[in-house]
Amino acid sequence: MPRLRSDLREQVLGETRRRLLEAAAAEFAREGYASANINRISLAAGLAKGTIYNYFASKQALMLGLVDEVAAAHTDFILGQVQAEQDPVRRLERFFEAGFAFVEQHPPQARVIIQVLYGPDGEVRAHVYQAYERLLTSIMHDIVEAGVAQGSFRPVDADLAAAMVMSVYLGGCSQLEPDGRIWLDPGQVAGLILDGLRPRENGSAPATRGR
Amino acid sequence: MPRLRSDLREQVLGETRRRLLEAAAAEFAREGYASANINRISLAAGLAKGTIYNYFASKQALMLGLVDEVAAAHTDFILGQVQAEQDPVRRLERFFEAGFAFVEQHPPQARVIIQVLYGPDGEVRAHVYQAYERLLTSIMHDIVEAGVAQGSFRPVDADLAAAMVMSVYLGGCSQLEPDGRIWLDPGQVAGLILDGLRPRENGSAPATRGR
Amino acid sequence: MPRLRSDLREQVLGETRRRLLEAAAAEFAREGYASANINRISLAAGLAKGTIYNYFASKQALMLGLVDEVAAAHTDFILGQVQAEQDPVRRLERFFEAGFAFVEQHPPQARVIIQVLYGPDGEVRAHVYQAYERLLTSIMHDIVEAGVAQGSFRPVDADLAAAMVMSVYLGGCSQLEPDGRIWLDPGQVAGLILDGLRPRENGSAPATRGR
Amino acid sequence: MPRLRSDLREQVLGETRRRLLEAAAAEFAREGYASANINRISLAAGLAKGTIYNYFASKQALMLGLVDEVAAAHTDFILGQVQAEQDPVRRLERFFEAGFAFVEQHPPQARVIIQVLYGPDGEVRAHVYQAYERLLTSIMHDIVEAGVAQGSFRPVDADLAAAMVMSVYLGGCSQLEPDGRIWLDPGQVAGLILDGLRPRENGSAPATRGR
DNA sequence: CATGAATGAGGATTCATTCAT
DNA sequence: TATGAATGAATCCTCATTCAT
Repeated sequence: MPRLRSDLREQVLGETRRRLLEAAAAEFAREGYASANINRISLAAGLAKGTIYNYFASKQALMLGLVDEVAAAHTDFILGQVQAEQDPVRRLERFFEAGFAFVEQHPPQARVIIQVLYGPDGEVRAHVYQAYERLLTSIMHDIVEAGVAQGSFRPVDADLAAAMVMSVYLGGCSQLEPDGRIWLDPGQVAGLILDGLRPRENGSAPATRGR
Repeated sequence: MPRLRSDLREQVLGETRRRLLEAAAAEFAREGYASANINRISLAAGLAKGTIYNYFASKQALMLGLVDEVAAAHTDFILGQVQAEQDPVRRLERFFEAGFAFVEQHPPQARVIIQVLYGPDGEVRAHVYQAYERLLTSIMHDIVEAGVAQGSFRPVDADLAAAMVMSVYLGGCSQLEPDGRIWLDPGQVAGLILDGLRPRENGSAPATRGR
Repeated sequence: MPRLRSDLREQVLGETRRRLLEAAAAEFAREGYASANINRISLAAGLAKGTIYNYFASKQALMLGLVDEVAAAHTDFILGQVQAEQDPVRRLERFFEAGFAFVEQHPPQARVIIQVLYGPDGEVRAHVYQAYERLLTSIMHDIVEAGVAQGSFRPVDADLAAAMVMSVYLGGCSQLEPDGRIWLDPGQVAGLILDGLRPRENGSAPATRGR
Repeated sequence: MPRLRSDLREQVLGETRRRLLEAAAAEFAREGYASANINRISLAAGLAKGTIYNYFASKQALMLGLVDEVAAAHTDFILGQVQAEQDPVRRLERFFEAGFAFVEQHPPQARVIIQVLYGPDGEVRAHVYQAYERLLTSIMHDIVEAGVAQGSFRPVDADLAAAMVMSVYLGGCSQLEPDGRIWLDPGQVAGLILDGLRPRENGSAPATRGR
């Protein structure tokens, strides 16, 4: 029979878990999964080394927990802004704006996701794919297909276009400077995706715009 | 006192070094740098554990040597084909064609480069940047700036456009299936980069083409 | 301030203690002392990890408590049946019958005793010797010496004979199948102890008898 | 290409392996398998802690290797002496003489075997059974059945009798004092097995004899 | 140059025990 | 008394690197 009121108790536990995930993100980002040190993570979270195993069954489980947490927050943040717009073109612009903003606000978390995506561990990578499925699906439906349907976009292959959008986004994210800034302008990136490299035949559409 | 005529000797040594780099590529690709095992590499190359240290001073030196070798071959292969074309648009298409072809012919080597690029080790990553500088510079000058100069491309920011091209290329490479195939069509990818998502106002420019 | 009437209180406490010892027997039997896990024991007893320390000061104290409990029950059970007989020969037979029966009714407890007896921990083993002293003494006096005194047995060394009887008994117990059965027939075992391998010169004494 | 002559090389390797097994026997005997410390074993063998893994893949593999080695030497030693006799009665006596002698000459090895036999690890125990199958079979055939065939023994169940002989032997071995002595007289033990507790009806057969 | 035995630092994980609630 | 989060010592095992042959 717990002596703490159960909501207070859960709050304390959740806080500890949150600190562990925060410390894990920093460590994984700095060292990569294989070189990350469980002991350093615990200490950085202000806990003894064994405590982490009260919350996560193993180093890999910790990584998966972190991936799930980040993917959910990341997806919520981006989709919240994307779906606030109606126009697919504006949605694409908001995707890059929100996406880059999230990365600039959570550099270690972003680095971890990118490392895993391009890293050697297929099991963890599959987990990331699954965790981001909601985001990818939304890009495909709410941006690409919606844009094609209303004539804002050419009748492109939705899979291909979504993959390219994600590639460009991830490429931009991976340009994260050590100070946590991204040097790409989301408006410019969106502009290139929208208009490509070739000039309008009537020359009217600007490809880049200032921030 | 060498017992072999020195050119033959060098040939034998070079062959051993080549076998080591081949085995290292496979191991690094499968396990990632941190989890790669020097002993397994030696054995896969048909040599004993210690021999590797006659060719490379350390695990990291082996990785750097591999990166240099791959980057040189990669750059040579792509630029050889790109520069065989004159038209910037056609060059961009050849860039994706040659780039994906190289990856399909050398999957482990490609995986290693990508892992390092998105991995946590800044020192090795800087080495990769340097090793690929020639390729990036050529994309910027021989494709983007050339295209802008002759009016095939809009007056885009060359840095930004080159970064996007590389991002899309790397994104495509990272879709390397376990069987070593890439499911993206280089022509389609190039088409999207060239024409973007928005329709031509006169509707004349095709966005995708078959292989 | 006890909230329960003290006899009821003791009953509850005793019940908890009993459940802990039961769970401990199962865990020690399955894993051995060193690999036994206090947490698993608590959980199997339906309690939280810390509770066990309200009843036993340490893992070793738990083991010693278990040994004491088992030895007392074991001794009581065997001696109760042995001493119900008067004839030393019949007493020896009852010893094996009762002994094997106890083991078949309490397999984990038996396994724990045997593991400790043949295990590396001298301190715990000494405790077992002491806890079974009453049984060994009784075998020596009530069976061997009694048998010698009345001429049923040859004038053997009582220490030696008692040790042999115990060895054969423990050897039989250690043949405990995973399903908790013993495949030795107590009558046969007793027969061999009584008559040895060599034939009676007049051939009259049967060495084995059915159950 | 090894520079040592291969027989010398093998001799050195074998010596190291032998030292490791010797140290492992001492550690396992003193601490039991679960509490044995791989590091202490290496140090006791005069080697660094990692070296043990050049010879044995794991702690369990080390234990199994030790069991195999001991079982082979143990069996060879006992059977060499048993089979030097022709008379089954004398063979039984030699069995106990040689068996106890082996244990007194190799106390740690004997303790390890006994601990495993009565310990909780079924996998290792099965290995011991297998490693001693040759000895048990020989007891059954060369002693019990041979004795029954020529009339020296009563027509007992050979399985049962062999199991009893082994039980008594193991029981005796487990009486190994800390100083490595066994306090049971092999002649007395053999005598009891041969003649049992009951007197000869003609009183002629002595049950015990001095050493 | 090739070999592979030896080294020992490093790291994930386990778990008995404590103690605040 | 019951709880279970926190602790940190202990341990098996890995592996890059060295070096005598």
